Amino acid sequence: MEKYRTHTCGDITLEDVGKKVKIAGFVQTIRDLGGLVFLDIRDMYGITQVVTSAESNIVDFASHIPIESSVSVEGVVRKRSEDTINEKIKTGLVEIYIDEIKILGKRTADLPFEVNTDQEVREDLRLKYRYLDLRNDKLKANIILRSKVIQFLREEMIKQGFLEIQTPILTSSSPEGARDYLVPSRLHEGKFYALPQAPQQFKQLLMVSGFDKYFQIAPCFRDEDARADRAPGEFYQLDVEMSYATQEDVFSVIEPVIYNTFKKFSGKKVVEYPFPRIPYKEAMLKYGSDKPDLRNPLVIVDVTDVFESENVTLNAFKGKLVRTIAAHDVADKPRSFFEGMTDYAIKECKAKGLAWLRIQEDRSFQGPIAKFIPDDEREELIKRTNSKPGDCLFFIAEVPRIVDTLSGEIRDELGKRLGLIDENVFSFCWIVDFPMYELDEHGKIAFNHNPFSMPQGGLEALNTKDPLDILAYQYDIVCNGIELSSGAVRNHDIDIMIKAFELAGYSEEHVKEKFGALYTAFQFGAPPHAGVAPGIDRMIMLLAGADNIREVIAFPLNSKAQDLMMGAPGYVSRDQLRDVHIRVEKSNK
RNA sequence: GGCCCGGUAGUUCAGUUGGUUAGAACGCUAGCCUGUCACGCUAGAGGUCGACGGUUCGAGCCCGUUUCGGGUCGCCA
Repeated sequence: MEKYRTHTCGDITLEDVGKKVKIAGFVQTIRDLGGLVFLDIRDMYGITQVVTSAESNIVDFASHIPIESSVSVEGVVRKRSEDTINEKIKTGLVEIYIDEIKILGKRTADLPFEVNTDQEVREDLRLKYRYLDLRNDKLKANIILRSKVIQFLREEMIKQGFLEIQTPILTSSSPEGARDYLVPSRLHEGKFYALPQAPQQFKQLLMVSGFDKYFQIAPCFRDEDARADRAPGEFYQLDVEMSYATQEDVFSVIEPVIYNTFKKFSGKKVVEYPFPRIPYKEAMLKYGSDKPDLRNPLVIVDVTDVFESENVTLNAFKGKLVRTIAAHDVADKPRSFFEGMTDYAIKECKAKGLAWLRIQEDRSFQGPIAKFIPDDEREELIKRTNSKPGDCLFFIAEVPRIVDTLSGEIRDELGKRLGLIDENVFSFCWIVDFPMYELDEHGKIAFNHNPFSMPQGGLEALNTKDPLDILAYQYDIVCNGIELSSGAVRNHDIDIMIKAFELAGYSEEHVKEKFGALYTAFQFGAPPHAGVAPGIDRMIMLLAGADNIREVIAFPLNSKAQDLMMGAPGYVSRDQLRDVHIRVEKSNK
């Protein structure tokens, strides 16, 4: 059979002038000048202009090909004259004079939207016709980037001696964490598989097997609602686990992988590693978040004690935790800026208010609460916030439960409104020393993060300390305010594990029943191990500068976890249901 | 499940205080055009204003219900 093409639409150059070539691709545009017709042919690699004229007998045919049809074009490459060069495309110095043009796949249906423009289109429509949407250069570039990033991640991990091992997709439901996707069993009536939320237990079991350094580009399934940076249904992690590894060992493996990847695939500045390690408690105080955006230079300072002084007569702040954020050189901002911030705090953050003080040239305060603050306390505030005349202090006074996050929201918004965020930087940090436990909504002790994390201080800490004071070897890696991954040194000691679960109100029987494989395996000489699992979709989202995670996934579910193109989820036949012993009852809505 | 925003031509959108036949751009169809490259010019087709109900002499616009989509909170060990 005759070849479809001798060249791609991206690789015809001046050297090909005079040669007979053949290309294939989509007809992107047709410019019909009457006796002269130009077509832009687009494939994966570029665009080539082909041309025919009245001297040939195909002008009418060529000008009536439906755009976005697949065609092949055979012809001779010509050099374009000086004044007809197109510098926008890499084949712009040449064109092909058509000998023969064939329609290989005709477009017979109307296009639901224009595929070759920058115009934004309703997303549900794009998702329904995703294959057409993927013809768009921007989305195509994201998917190519994704492929390259994943390949690079593999290479980096393999270079460091890691082995990629697949773990099961059909596995058992695990009681902690997100909702599972369930798969009914045909052979075992009433029983279900679950899709893994992460290969967590399998990778730990691989450590017990002695596979020292494991990684996987791992699909993970969670039945939770979507967010702009969180795909519903399924997503991918660079899942990593290492034996005989400390927290720092994990960091020193992952830091170069992340750094090299961001360096290679983006033109932005990437902060050098080692990345800052910030204890959870410090992050919550200084940045008001466990995923701080370190591009924002503003920090939150606790000044509760200053306002507790009896010289300060501001009753609204008494009995509250008081935090302040110093913004530099903003005292000359118009009143509307400060009022705008107060509005934001009250309306968007549900704060009681947002006090502010300008520091004037003589170091005196000016603003709604200035009169309550005597000189000594004033100087103390200036000193603690490291501020100077021309700066401005914003105050948040709240109950302990919300003061951190509220201050964090104000910090974020101030950073945005003052233009302090450098969009050309990727700024990473590790958040370390997460608490092992927290109080749940009923005031009971519960695992804060991962029940498999090793508590700092081991069994002794569990036996002697207040559970809420126990820290875990649990860490997150954060980039520009987005959590890329969490990870932990795992608890590989069966006694510590039982005690850890006991504190959270679970019996040994519960551990045995729910985590039977790990429970048993850890009785066979488990090596200490630790791991991490950076989210690949989020990394690519950051690299692509996409504002939504669906923009870096070839065939994403919509925000309601539906595939509008394939019609998933969908109904199945009665026979299929009978096979898996399922009967569907209509819910009374 | 709560809250916020949105749904008008194939697509992206405008639509005044509620008032004649609902507009624009792009796309589509036809015609003209031999150097365009987002070609240009001329003409044309294309609408259940998401759906239902209400208020009104009169509703794209106001009210209620509902549906669909996006965001967000809950949730995501």
